[in-house]
Amino acid sequence: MTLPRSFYDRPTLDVARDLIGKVLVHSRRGTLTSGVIVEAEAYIGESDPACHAAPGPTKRNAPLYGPPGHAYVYLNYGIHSLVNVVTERPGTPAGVLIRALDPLTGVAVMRRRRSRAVTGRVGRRTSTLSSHDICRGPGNLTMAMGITLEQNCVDLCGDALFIQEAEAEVDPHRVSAGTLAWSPRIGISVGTDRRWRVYLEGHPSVSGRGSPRE
DNA sequence: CGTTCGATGCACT
DNA sequence: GTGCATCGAACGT
Repeated sequence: MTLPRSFYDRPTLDVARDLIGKVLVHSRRGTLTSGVIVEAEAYIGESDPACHAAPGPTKRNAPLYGPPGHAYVYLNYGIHSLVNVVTERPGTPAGVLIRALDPLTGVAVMRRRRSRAVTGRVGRRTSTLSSHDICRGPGNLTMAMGITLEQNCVDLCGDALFIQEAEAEVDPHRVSAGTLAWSPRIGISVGTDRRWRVYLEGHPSVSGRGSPRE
């Protein structure tokens, strides 16, 4: 079942923790893709220097101030769309960044979308990605799922982009493969004292520290 | 293995 | 004009 709005209308750290093991689903032009969330980060309020709400309300961060259960998608480094889930009450700017998925539905589509665009230097072939690399990292998973700025502000209680409980068909090992762990957030230079990154320890789709490759 | 660095768009100052 | 909640190719060790 699709998670109700009340799921998001809670303390952000609770939402982040409970998102691990849930399934992110995107239906785009009849193409369905999904994956089990294995890594996420919380960004909480204007007092969190790493949160986009730190400068106060702006045009860009407006979705964070809006009602819970909506998507906040923004472009970063000019190339990557990163997707957040808006949490807590309107006026309380907070959200959870989805950082990695264990691919579930539409793996072939996702692999194709990943291989098409190549970042970094021009040229060369893209070798076939292993399934655990397809949605490893926040920029990679949005590309795989076809999530762009068009999905900014989308209602997660709708039928295009949403999150649901893992079905019975999901191999329990996808979730139980690791234990829940917390660490500082990745890729930021401020607010690193807060351990607001949650992930499944040892899961092969997890990026950065906590991933088995390290 | 490790580190560096370019690509690329746009909100913000 | 500056600086990103990134990624991966290319280089050095």
